[in-house]
Amino acid sequence: MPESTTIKDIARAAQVAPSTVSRALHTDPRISEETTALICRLAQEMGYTPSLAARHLVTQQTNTIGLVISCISDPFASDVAIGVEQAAISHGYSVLLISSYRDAKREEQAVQSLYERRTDGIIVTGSQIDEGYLARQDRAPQPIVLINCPRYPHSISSDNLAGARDAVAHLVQLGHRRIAYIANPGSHQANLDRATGYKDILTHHELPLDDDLVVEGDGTVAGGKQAALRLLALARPPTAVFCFNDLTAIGTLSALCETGLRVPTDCSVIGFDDLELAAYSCPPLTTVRQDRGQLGQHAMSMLHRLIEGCGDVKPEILPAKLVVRGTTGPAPMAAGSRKEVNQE
Amino acid sequence: MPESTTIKDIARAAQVAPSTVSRALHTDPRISEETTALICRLAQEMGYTPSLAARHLVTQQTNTIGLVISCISDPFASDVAIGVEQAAISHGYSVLLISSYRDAKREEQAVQSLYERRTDGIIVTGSQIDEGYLARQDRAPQPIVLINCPRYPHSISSDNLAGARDAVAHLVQLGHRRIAYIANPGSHQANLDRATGYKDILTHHELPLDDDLVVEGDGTVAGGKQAALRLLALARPPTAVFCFNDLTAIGTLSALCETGLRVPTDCSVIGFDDLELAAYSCPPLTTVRQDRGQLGQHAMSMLHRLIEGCGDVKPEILPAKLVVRGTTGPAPMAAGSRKEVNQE
DNA sequence: TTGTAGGCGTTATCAT
DNA sequence: ATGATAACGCCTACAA
Repeated sequence: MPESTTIKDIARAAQVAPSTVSRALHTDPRISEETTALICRLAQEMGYTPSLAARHLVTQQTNTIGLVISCISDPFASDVAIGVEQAAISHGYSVLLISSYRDAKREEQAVQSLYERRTDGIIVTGSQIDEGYLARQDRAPQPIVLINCPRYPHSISSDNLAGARDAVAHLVQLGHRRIAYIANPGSHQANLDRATGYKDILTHHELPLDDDLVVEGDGTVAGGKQAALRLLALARPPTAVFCFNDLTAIGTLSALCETGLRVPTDCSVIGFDDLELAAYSCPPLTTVRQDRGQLGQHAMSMLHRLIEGCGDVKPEILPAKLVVRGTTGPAPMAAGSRKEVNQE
Repeated sequence: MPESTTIKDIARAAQVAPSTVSRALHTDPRISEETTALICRLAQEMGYTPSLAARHLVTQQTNTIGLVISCISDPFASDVAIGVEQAAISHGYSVLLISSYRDAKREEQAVQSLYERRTDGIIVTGSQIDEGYLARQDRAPQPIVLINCPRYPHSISSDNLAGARDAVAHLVQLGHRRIAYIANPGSHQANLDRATGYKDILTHHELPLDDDLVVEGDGTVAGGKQAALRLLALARPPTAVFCFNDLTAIGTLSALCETGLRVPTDCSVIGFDDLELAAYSCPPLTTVRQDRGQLGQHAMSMLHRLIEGCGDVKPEILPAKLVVRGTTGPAPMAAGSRKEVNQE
C-alpha cells in the first residue's frame, strides 16, 4: 500500500512550512487567501487525508465515544445504538461500536480497547459488569454511562418495574388468573424488575404464585418458543403469557401456532420493547413500549455533560408504556376442567 | 478527567528509561525478569493503558479494519457484521463499525472517517457507490472489499440470480401462474439480479409479465406490507408473492392476515435471506437462504489477503439455497377460468 | 541488560 | 503572513 501523503509533502510541494499547511487546512484567517487556496488545491490533488491519530496525540481528544452493546443483531441494542449515534453526531462525536456478546470477558476487552483508543467517553448497554464499573470510575479518565443499570450513578434506564406491572395488570383485568412469565436469565436489573413487577401484580390481586408458570427463555425467538412449549405442556397451562421481551413473545406465538392454539382466544401473549416487528405479527403483538432511541439519546447527552465536566448528573428513568394490540383478550371460559381448549 | 499515565511515568517510578518500560511491557526477552516484573506491577498499579494512537503513529498499522453497513438495525447487515467480526478476531483485527443509512453522502463520510483513522482496510456492504470505489482504488492506501457488488474486483456476493430463479421456479411448479414480485428500489446488483431471476423464470415458462404484479417495497416490514396491500387490491390479485427479502415477506404475511387470506391456501409467500425470524412466522416462511455470516467471513479474509499484499483476489459468489417451509403451497383452484394447473 | 536519540504526523507556541 | 521548534506517547535502531 502506497504511503499516505502528509502535510510535509504538501508543504514541500507548496514551498511553505508544514505549520502553514496545517493552518491553511484549518482555514486559519492569518494565512493569505492565495496560499490557502493553493494548499487546499494541492491537498486535494495529492489525495491528502489527515491522520486522526497524530492529531489526537497533540490535541488530546478524539471527538469519539465508544459504545458497547450486547450484540449487534439484537434489535433492542441496535435501536439504542441508532439513538446514541444521532445524539453523538449532533454533539460532534463519532461513535465506535463494539459488541460484547453478553460475555463479561469480552465486555472487559471492549472497554479496554476503548480506553486504549482514548475515546472521550463510553456508553455500555446490556452490561455484565454493571456496578463493577464503580470501582474503576475514579482512576479511569473517561466517563462511563450505563444503560439499564439504575443503581449506577451515571445511568439511564427504562421503567421496567412499572412496565411489567402494567402488562400483568392488563392481563388480570381481562380475567386471566393463570398468567405465566417467560423470564430472562441473569441478574440484570431489567430482568429483576420485570420479574418483580409480575409478582407484584399477582400478589396484589391475591393470585397464587405458581412456580411452574415461571420459566426461563434467553431473550431470543428460539428460546422463547422452547420456553413456551414447556409452558404449554403443563398439566394446567396458562391462559396468558407475559414475556420478557418481544422476541420471546414472537417465539411464544410460534409455539402457540404450532400447538394449534388461537391467539388471543385460547391464550393471550404480551411482550416487552415494542420492536418494529411487534406490530406485524399475526395478530399484532400487545407489548410494553420502551423508547430505545430515547434511551440512547439520553445516554449520549448525559455522557456529553460528563465529558464537559458537569458533574451533577443523576440516574434517569424513562417511562415504559403498555401498547394494547391483538394478542391479548379475555381469559377463555374455564369449562368444567380444561382441555377442550381447541374446539374447531 | 485525570491525565493518563504514560510509559514515562512508569519509567520515572521504576527508575529506568522509557524504552525499558516499552520493552518490558512487550515482554522483550532482553529485559531481566525482575525489571519486567517490577514494571508490569507498576503499570498495573498506576493504571497504565497504552495509547493506540501513539503506537499506530510509529508502527504505521492499526490492526483495525473498518466496516460500513447500511444500517445497524438491518438484520441482514448485522449478521454480515458478526461474520466479519469473527473472522477479524481470528486474523487479529479489531473492527470499527459505521452505518451509512443507505445514504451515499453518509457512506462517503464513513469511508473518509475510516481513511482518517488509517484502518488497515475497509469492507462496505449495501453500498450506494459500488463501482465508484474503482476510481479511488489506486490512490487510496487501504484496500476495500465490497459485499454484493459482483462487478467490483474485490467483492463477495450471494448468488442472487440463482436464488431468485429457484424461488420463482418453486412457485411455478406449485401451479402458480400469477406470481407477484415485491422489489427493492435502487439499482443495486442484488435488486437487479433478483428481479431478473423472477422474470427469467416467468418467461421461461411462457407466463405473461404483468406489470401490475411487480411493485416496490423498501426492504422493511412496513414497506412490504404496504406493497402487498397494493397487490391484494388488484382486480386479479396474485396467488403467490415473491419478496425481495424476509422483512418484506413478513410484511406481506401481515397484509394477508389482515385481509383475511390464508397462507398458503389462498396465497403463497416466499422471502429471501432466511433470517432467524423466518422460521418463526405463522406459518414458517419459505425463503432463500444466504449465509450472511459466510459473506462477512469471506469478505474479511479477502480483505486480509489484500492487506497482506496478495493481489490475486477475484470476485467470489456464494450460493443461495431455497428453503421450503410453510408459506408456499399449491395454487388455489381458480374457480371459473383457468385451473387444473397443479398436478400432484 | 539497559540507556539514548530520532521519528511517526500533527498542532501550538514562539519568533520573524 | 509565515517559519522554526517543541511536544504529544510510543517504538526501535544504535550505543553502552
